[in-house]
Amino acid sequence: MNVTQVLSQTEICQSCTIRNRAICADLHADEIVLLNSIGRHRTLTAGEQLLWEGEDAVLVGNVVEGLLKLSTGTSEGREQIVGLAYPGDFVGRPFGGTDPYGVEALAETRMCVFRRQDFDAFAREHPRLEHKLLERTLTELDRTRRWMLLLGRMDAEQKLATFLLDMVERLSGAPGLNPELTGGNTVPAFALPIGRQQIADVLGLTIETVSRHFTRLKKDGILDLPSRREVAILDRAALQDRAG
Amino acid sequence: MNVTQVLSQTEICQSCTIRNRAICADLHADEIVLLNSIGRHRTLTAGEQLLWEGEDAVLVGNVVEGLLKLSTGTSEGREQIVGLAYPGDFVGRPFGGTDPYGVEALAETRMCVFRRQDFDAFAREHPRLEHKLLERTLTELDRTRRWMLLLGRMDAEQKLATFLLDMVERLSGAPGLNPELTGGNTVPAFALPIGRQQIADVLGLTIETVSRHFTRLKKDGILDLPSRREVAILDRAALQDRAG
DNA sequence: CGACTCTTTGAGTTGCTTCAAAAGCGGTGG
DNA sequence: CCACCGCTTTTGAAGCAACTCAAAGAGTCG
Repeated sequence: MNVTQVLSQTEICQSCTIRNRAICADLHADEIVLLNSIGRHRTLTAGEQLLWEGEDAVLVGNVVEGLLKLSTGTSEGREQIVGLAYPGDFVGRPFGGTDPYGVEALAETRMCVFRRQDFDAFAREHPRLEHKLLERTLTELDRTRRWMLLLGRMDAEQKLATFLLDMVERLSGAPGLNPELTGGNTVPAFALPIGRQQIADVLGLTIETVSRHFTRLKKDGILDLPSRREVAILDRAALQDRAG
Repeated sequence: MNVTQVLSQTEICQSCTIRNRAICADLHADEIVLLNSIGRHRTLTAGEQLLWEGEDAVLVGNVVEGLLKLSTGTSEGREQIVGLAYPGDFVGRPFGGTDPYGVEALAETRMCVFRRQDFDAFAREHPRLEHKLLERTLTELDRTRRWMLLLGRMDAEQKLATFLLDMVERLSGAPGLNPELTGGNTVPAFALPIGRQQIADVLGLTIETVSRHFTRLKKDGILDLPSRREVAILDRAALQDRAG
């Protein structure tokens, strides 16, 4: 490996859009170079599957841009989305034998992936990285447990309202998005990254129920739905009320 | 600190019943001594609350013996149990500001607790501990996400059947319990550590629905219910079928 | 302009919840 | 030992939210 390569590899991470939000945030320059040498970039097309539930865990990685869904299903074929991975999020199962759920791209997604073995070895030698990963995993566990309250104890309207508020919050953290998404009582129209069926799969509902409640929230003047893939929040306070 | 103290402190952990299952498992003798010096033992009575949702995270710890519930509730007062902590499990929120859910003892519970600040500092200096905690957190996240499938996509019978099978598996990992709990197609009567209402709060159901399905499974010859707090599985295969 | 997919709307059914009351169990004291 | 009390669990009846099944409407793409 010559110096030019090293520099250019460093550059790749330095200019990375998620450099400060992903688990690599606290690494030193020399560590970044090392990590870069075991990783590679990969682009998934919408609908492409990255990991399969129950298969050997061979890959882990960071989402750079795009959106992934993590999901499992019952034997009868009902699907439950157990998480969405936005830019900066880590996916895959380090230190484990098999991937516990499937991972599929919902939109064209750029990633930074590692062979799991390589990543595990690197992580064990770099406590700063393990620490970041631990913090991220703890946060994700908290978020997942909060979602259990939604799945177990909320009615359809509360679920949908909570989902929309959560999505706005998540999207406004992403780069290049309107910071107005967080301000006042109305939120300008933004693009929903997923369709009705997948919203249903996140909320543990059917597509019909999701659709009916979208319609109701629109009729009640809380939402506007300029197109199927766009939502505007006309009255955030009212939506928060509906979220319970 | 004199040698006698050190030895006796080491002894405490060495004889600990969860020594090989908790996050301290991989620590060296000298690390154990240090960890011991910042921890203390505490016994909770049944019903006693250890942590409150939304409060400053001041404590973390390991369950040595007993059972804790982790739970949140909606503003309307509906409760959702988001996890149960058995012996060997870690509870509390390291590296974070506030406890994301309440923690309460369901039975008399012995714990080994640490001030969160002390624990955080210790963990950062001992990567082996952080690694164990990371592995445990990853496993817990997997378990929690599998539970989302239950909450979002299963009907009441599937939920109860899955719960019972899961509980038998968890209990049989605990010390001093009949190893027969894992063997064949029938499982001898064992004590349910929680009542019907709490089972309902785990499964996202009402107590009446839980009770009805217990009765149905008994009528169908799959379970026996010698008393309210005891269950025997007469036909594990059938129960697994019902779990979906 | 059709063919396809996704979404919305409608009608009817079901399973879980709610509300109410009875039954079971454990503990305490007469 | 039994009677009584409080608490948990079971059972019953009625209501309703979400589901299923079915079809029409909207949007997208060749």
